[in-house]
Amino acid sequence: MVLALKKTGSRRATQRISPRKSPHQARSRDTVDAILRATARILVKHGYEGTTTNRVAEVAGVSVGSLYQYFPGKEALVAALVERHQAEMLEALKPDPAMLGLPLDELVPRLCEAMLRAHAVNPALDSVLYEVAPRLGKPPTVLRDTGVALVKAILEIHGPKLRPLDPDLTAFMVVKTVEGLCHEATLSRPELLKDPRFLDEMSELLLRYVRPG
Amino acid sequence: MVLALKKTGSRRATQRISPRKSPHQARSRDTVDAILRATARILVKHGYEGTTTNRVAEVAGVSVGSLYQYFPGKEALVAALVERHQAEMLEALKPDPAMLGLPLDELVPRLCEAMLRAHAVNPALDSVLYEVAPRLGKPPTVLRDTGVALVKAILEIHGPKLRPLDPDLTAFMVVKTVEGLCHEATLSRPELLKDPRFLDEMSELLLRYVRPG
Amino acid sequence: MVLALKKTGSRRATQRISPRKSPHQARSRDTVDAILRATARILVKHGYEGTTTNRVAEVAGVSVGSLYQYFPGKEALVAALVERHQAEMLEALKPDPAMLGLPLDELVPRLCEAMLRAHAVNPALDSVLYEVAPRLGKPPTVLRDTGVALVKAILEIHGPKLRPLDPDLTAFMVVKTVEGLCHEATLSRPELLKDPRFLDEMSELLLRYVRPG
Amino acid sequence: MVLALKKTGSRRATQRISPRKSPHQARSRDTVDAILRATARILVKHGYEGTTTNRVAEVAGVSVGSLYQYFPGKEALVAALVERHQAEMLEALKPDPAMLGLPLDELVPRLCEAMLRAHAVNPALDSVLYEVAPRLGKPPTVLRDTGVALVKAILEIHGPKLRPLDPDLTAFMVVKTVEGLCHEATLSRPELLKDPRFLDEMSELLLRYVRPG
DNA sequence: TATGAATGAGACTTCATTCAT
DNA sequence: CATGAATGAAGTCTCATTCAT
Repeated sequence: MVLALKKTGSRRATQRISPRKSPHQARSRDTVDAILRATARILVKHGYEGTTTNRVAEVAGVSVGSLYQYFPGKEALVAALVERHQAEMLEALKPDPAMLGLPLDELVPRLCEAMLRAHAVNPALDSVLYEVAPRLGKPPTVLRDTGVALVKAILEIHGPKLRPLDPDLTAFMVVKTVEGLCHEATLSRPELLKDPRFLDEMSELLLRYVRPG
Repeated sequence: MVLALKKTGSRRATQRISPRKSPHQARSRDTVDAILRATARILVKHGYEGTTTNRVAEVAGVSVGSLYQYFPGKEALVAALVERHQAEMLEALKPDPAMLGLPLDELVPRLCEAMLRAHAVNPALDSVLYEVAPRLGKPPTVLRDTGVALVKAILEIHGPKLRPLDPDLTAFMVVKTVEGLCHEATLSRPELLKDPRFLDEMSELLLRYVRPG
Repeated sequence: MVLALKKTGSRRATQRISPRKSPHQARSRDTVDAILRATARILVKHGYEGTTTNRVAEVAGVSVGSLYQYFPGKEALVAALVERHQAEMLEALKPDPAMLGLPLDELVPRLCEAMLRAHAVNPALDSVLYEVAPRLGKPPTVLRDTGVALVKAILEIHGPKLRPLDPDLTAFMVVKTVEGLCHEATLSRPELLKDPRFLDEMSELLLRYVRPG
Repeated sequence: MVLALKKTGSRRATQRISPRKSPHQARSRDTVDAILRATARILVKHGYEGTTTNRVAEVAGVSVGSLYQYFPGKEALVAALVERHQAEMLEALKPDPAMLGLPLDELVPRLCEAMLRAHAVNPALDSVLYEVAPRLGKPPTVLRDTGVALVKAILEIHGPKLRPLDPDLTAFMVVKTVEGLCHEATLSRPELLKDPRFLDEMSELLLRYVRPG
């Protein structure tokens, strides 16, 4: 007879995702920093499964204990990295307010370029995080609701000069197209991220999509 | 054939990827089938880490031993599932040769629809496999070189009626755009996969991209 | 800022106590047996804290994995031992039905003797289990409700020849007195368990307690 | 003074038991007090294993460092609590010298009542400490040799009015019976500690045991 | 003296894989 | 071929204790 146990699914069903403490003192901040940096390196090199808390701690030059002082587990660790990485990308994407006044023909390439630049910083890390994010309950994409909202706003501003379109759906299309392309390029042809022809085509794709006619 | 994979940090470093034996007899085929079906279910429910060979065997109703009779290890197991799933999708996408003669305005929607239909079959499984494939050294996307080649062919056939374009790059753009959108939709708004408006927009996006003017 | 986590108290708050599988085959039964035997030895020698699953497995001559195949954790392991040990003691205490017809003056010494004999088998293990049982949610004493019920029945049978008394309370007093004395003796003067004078005094104590006058 | 304890399998083998410094100043006394109070609370709530020095310090509102300023380790901490608790109980039990002159029929109930009162103060703490004491090399019972000696003295004073008995063994029986009953009641029916019927029965049990006839 | 970040040995536990039956 | 008990390397995580500030 086999007593069936409640299966727990993944290794730790009740894994807390949120960090444990926020680092106050400079020492702590350094520790957390080193840990996240190490996580990124290992994640890129060994993938999620190959990323172990011990290895991270070792590479970070701290003890496992310290790691667990700030992160309740592996998931939280990676989640924090995702968070941080996305924040950095968003930072890199923050649109110059002046830019928004530009005609679409100039605005779109600029935004695309920002996007590509953001992805070109660390494509390898990008890939892994993109792959890993869903498991952490995080949407993998950088441009989330904010991005869609921004695009929708732009579409509405330029509405009169565009073909008739549903701003919500179109914004979704635009954002996801860009992100999809960036991601696909990152995965299969990272050199494209810096190739001006790729930028041109992407802009062309989007502009033609919304232009009247 | 036995492939040594790069050490992944997973429990067993040396891993063979190809199935151990081909299921010649009916019973074997059933067993393999049950195992892959179980793998899919568990993968969807618990993710890659939560997928254990023992659990798979249990759900499939066979012993672990039997599982290892057909698959040399966990990776091979999942790889086989990816393989099979992508084959099924490609099957669903196989273009009716007659279709290729259609004008682009009809062809593109048809292809897009096929693509969406293929993704709509089991979006959840799709997501996981997409996430898991890179770790197995497989390209995650369904449309690989074949897809790009097909599109390039189509572009060349219809060349005269299109704006001047680089068939290689454009084929890449087109394929990746479609796949990116499908994937993004699968992940964040699976209901769109069956929404005709999504299909329309996707077609519009692509057609406008290649049409002259 | 310190984010307070739900404190979990002991190391594993949700520790399952019940065994995992029941051993069918002879091989399994031997394994379980060896494990419990080893647990007893280590518990006696190193106490609860010093009892680790690894050490138990090692002493039992099996792998940790096997241990965890049958017991979900340390607590369950010890709980099973408590269970088994108490069952053995109860077995040793099972009163000869004929005995119950004896006059109290003979019955009481016999029961006491059985009790002392039961405790004398492995006083050291007794002590530890007694000490450890409460933590496992088990009542530490061997004679639980059954014992009290038995004594109550005896009291009622012999009622007319006794002083007036409340059978419930008296049964509790009697049982707990005997167990208390056995336990105290086990702890501080185990040699008394085999000393006939101790048996005599215990009988005297109880008989005087219930005799009229 | 530094004592090496037998290796217990706990995290740090070498452990000192005696407090590090005596709290001379008022602030120190308060700190020590807070720490012991916290220890008691946590011990009751989480058991010995769930009692961590960090948690104790936190609850006590001091830093771990401070805790270690006053106690050389976890064992010493708990040992100090046991010590203090037993001292308090002994204090509560200190017999009024006048009382010793009373006839047994009055003396015994008074002593029993004192005993019960002492146990009723904090039965929960009592239980844990009782469980924990052996591990610290302390006898778990409150009434140790002193108690037995006291009872022996009483028995000898009242000797002529009692049945013939061995004062040593009888004193042991009496003390252990009382402690056993108190402990058993604490564990399984704490409400009895305040029930006058329990007191009556306990007195009756003891008096009948020593009275002639 | 107090603080609390850091340490790291070692406990617990899992699960891919093997192999005797 | 199937079975499933057994294995044990390796991962996760804790917590008693120290020590720089």
